[in-house]
Amino acid sequence: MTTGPPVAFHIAVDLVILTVRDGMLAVLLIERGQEPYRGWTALPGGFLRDGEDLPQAAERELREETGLGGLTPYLEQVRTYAAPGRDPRGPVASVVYLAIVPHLPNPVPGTDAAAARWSAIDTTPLAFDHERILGDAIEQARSQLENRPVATAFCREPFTIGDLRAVYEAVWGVPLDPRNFHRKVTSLPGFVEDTGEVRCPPTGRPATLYRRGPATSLYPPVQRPTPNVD
Amino acid sequence: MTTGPPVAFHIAVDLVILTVRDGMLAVLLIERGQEPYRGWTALPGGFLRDGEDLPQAAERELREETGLGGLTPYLEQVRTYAAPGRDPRGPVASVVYLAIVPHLPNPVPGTDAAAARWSAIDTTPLAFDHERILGDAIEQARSQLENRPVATAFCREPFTIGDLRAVYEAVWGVPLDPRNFHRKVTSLPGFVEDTGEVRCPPTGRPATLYRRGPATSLYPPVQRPTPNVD
DNA sequence: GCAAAAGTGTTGCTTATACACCCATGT
DNA sequence: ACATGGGTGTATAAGCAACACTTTTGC
Repeated sequence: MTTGPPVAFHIAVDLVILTVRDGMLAVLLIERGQEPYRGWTALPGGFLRDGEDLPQAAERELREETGLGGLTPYLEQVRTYAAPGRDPRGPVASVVYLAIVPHLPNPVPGTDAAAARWSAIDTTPLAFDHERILGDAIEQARSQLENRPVATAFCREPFTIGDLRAVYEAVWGVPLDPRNFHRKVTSLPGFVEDTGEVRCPPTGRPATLYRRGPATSLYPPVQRPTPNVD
Repeated sequence: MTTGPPVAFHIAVDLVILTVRDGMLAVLLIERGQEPYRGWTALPGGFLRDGEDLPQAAERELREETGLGGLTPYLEQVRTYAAPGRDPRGPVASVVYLAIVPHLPNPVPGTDAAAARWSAIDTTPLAFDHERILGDAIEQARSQLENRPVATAFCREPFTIGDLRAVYEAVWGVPLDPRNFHRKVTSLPGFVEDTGEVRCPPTGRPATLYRRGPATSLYPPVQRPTPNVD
């Protein structure tokens, strides 16, 4: 294979927007309305505009797709893809951002998000190299859950410890002991803050409500059970 | 601030090449021979060429700068920077790769690396936004040391447990207990493999020699001492 | 013998896991 | 009363830090 001189790229900012719905991890996908890959399912995204920085573009896209206002709990760059031929239109590099949002009402019709829908993490074929991108981003999310307080980004404030545990169970796909989980997260400095209020579930004892704490990393980490069993 | 339509970028692949020299973490820096920032110190790198993928370009740059042949122990993408105005030539996105190499003889004269030199991690002013890039990459390296077997990439094979410990101490900047460290890494499945041979240090008992093991992640992690003290 | 680095044993503390048990609500 | 989820106590096991101690070399 021969390689030539420098070449001009367009830069796409693509988003992996994760949430938890019905106790399952879900990702926001769109149906493409134009070529290439018209009619295919794909990750939401768009081109970086003149004068725009990457985080700005990611936030703009996120708002356009979700209608989410105000500040985003979690939005972080994951990785860049630029393999030759990954986009039939020509040289396009894709900078991928991972966003984590609470359970949203529904994709908003009448906006750019009209063709958007929440989808379970399965093996739906995706346009471009988006299947690989999605896989990489989910693995990143699973890993981040251990060391960073991103689980709270899945929850609307205020939330209960049970809500938070449901996030871990959905993203990791494993059941956790409610009692030990409770002790762990409440004793972890800066992870969650007691609001003093309570919420009454349909049945059972009222649960204390918490908000996100100031910590930016979790120490000690919330380890997922036996990741490498032989 | 106003933003315009999509714009064409050139894509630079920049490298943060780390090694340990004289018990200190060191990074390979070059002196720029051309504008912009002529005469400034900068990270090595170059433009992505037509038909080339990002990992290919990163490996090519690494070889050009270090003369390192064969396979690279560690070379991984860190992050992409594309802030407007970060390069006076125009829209340039920089995809940054982190490389970790063993102690190399010297920057090779007569190659692209003629202007290269190993430099301690200090506050030398760097061209473009390379100071920030370097800082991000080093933090990534420090963090990776805990969960991934990257420390072995700093060592020429075969190596002793003392060599490996010196890597951790240099990168983290903290002393570690030799006895506990020894037990920890030798009992960690897949991290290092006994070669059966020994090496005699200038003084002291001969040390068993090891090679890199097959593990791609370390479990349980090698935790650095108290990262967040209050 | 002595210095120096490698490697092992042991102890005491911290942390995790498993699970018994109690609490506070709706029906 | 009882089902349901929230939250605490506790015993056992696993892991880790500190450090005494032994091994094997060069001088």
